[in-house]
Amino acid sequence: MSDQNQPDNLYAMRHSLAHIMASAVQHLWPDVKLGVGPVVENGFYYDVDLGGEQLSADDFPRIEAEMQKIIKAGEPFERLEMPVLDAIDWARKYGQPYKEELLNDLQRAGTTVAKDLDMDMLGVAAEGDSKVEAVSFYRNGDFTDLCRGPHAEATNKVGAFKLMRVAGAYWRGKEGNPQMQRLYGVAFATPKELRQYLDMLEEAKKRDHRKLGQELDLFVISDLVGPGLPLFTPRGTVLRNELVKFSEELQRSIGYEEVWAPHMTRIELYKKSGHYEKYPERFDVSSTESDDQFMLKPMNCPHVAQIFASRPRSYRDMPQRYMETTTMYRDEKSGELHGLSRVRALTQDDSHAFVRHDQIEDEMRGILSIVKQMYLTLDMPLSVDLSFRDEQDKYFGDPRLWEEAQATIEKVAKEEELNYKIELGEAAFYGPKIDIYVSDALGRRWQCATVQLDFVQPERFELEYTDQDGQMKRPAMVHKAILGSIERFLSVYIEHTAGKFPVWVAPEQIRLISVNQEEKTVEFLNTIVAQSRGLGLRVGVDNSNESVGKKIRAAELSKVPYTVVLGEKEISGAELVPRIRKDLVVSEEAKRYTIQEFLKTVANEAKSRVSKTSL
RNA sequence: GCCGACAUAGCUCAGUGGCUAGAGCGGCUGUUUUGUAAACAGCGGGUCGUGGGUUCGAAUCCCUCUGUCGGCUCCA
Repeated sequence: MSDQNQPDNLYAMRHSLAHIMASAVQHLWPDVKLGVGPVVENGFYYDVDLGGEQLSADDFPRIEAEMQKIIKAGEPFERLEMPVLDAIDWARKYGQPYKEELLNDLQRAGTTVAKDLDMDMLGVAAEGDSKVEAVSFYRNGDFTDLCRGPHAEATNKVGAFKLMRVAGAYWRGKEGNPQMQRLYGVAFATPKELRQYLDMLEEAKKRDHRKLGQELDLFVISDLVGPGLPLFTPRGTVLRNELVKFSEELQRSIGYEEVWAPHMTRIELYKKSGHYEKYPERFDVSSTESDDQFMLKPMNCPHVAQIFASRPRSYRDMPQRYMETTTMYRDEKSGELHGLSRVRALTQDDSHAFVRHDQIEDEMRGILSIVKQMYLTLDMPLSVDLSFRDEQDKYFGDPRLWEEAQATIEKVAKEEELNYKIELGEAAFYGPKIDIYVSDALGRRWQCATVQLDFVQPERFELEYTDQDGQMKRPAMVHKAILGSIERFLSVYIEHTAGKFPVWVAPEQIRLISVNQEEKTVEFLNTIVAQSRGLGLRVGVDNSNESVGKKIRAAELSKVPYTVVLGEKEISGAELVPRIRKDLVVSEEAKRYTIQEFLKTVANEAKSRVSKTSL
């Protein structure tokens, strides 16, 4: 998606580079058929059709060299306008069928098929203008392209760029269309910014959760079990469980109660909820003894709705707040799967509250406050989109109800001092929602938490309660997830921390290293291990027959927060200086501890979930 | 699902038509009894992802399938 928020000059630079790249490709492959070449986040791309010839990264130096030539030439970008019909002739004459198609659409409908990326490339005078008579072109040197602009003044005013990759892309994003090759470049105003961006990518590669998951022994994906179905090792399971435990504690603190539903259901549930037909990712259970057809649950709401519906509810019973951390199954297309971030079995810290309309505000406030607590603890800044309806009539339910709900949501967001912006038209058809984004240590934004108001499912399942006046009323449903998919969140969190987890989540909090393997040393270590476990600490022991140096190194590589070497001195009661992982900022001069003091301090630190260290 | 690349030991990788497929790390065994980022020696460990083909001969070339990676598309 093109980013219209970037500064105009940078936008123009990137846009100009797209033209320069297309021009370079045309110099090298004169028969190239050009598609579109918009600006994207951090750079630009151009879709090209080389009639069967495949580009690869090996071609980049050539293309880049040609681009540099054009840049050096300092060709001015000239804007020209011509009538649509002349433009169509032009496209035909120069053998540019894709451009011709765009122009024909423009002429006929005044727009191309609604994709932002198409819009960028067109000489559309005004969006929604149903009668386009003239279109604009930009020309630099021997290259002319249909384009709305804007552009840099000349080809030598385009900052720093680098070609990154080439990938297949369907013409106009439609599967049935011919596949073109999309050449991607990144570009920044200065070489320094480009360098910083490339460094960030490098750092991201080092932190890739798939790599760290392997190195730190957190999860595995087995071909026999299947793609998209990660298995969690003991270490990885600690991470999951600690995060989930915290999420559940927070939810309990605002009145949520745990419920449980089996992982499969008769498909009738989803026929009634209206999801069945619209949900191609479902996993059907193909053979069962009974005549019933079953499927694995792809979500939880229809299930818990049955709990609500199981008995008459009074206005006094409201809200009913159900939470469950449970796994659901979605048959993602094979090309979509990616480490932990896109899987087929995903576990959500899900909850559903059935609320009276006058309770929406309190519920939202409670949820937003625990979301804030969660991400404050995890040391990740939040930003929030309030996804509201626009004027279209695709939305379900009474517009007045929506208006009230949206006003409530915004009020709460303000009171909770959230950094929010309103996105009109982004609401789900069933209700407005709050999309919560977290930023990681590399400045990347991820959507994890979400709060959604739902007016539809209570309707579908005919949920109701008896109000004060004896009338039956329909509740609203509030869906929320704090971490979202635990698997996906872990992918973000592993990369955010680079595997250096704070003590409360660390799979191994303390590594004990023996100086030697003499009997009394081993005995001493065993005593300390027992004491640590008594305090609820997760300790690892290394009394292998290796040098202390090597054992220290192993502990460092596994990113254990605290490492303690135990030998003669400690046995005879000496204080110890724990080795503290470097990212854990030590507030004062490293204190000396007796072993017992040290263990207690770490146990308290874990309990209070501090992100740095209290040593 | 589509386009492209890739798949060699637990891990990281070398080997691109010619003897019995290699290295480092990890593992195991022994020597050593170690004090804050790698002691020394030895030993195991691979149907070169799967199935087929070409060839006197295939890890190496071709095809199929599976999986992985980068994108596209999708994420109600």
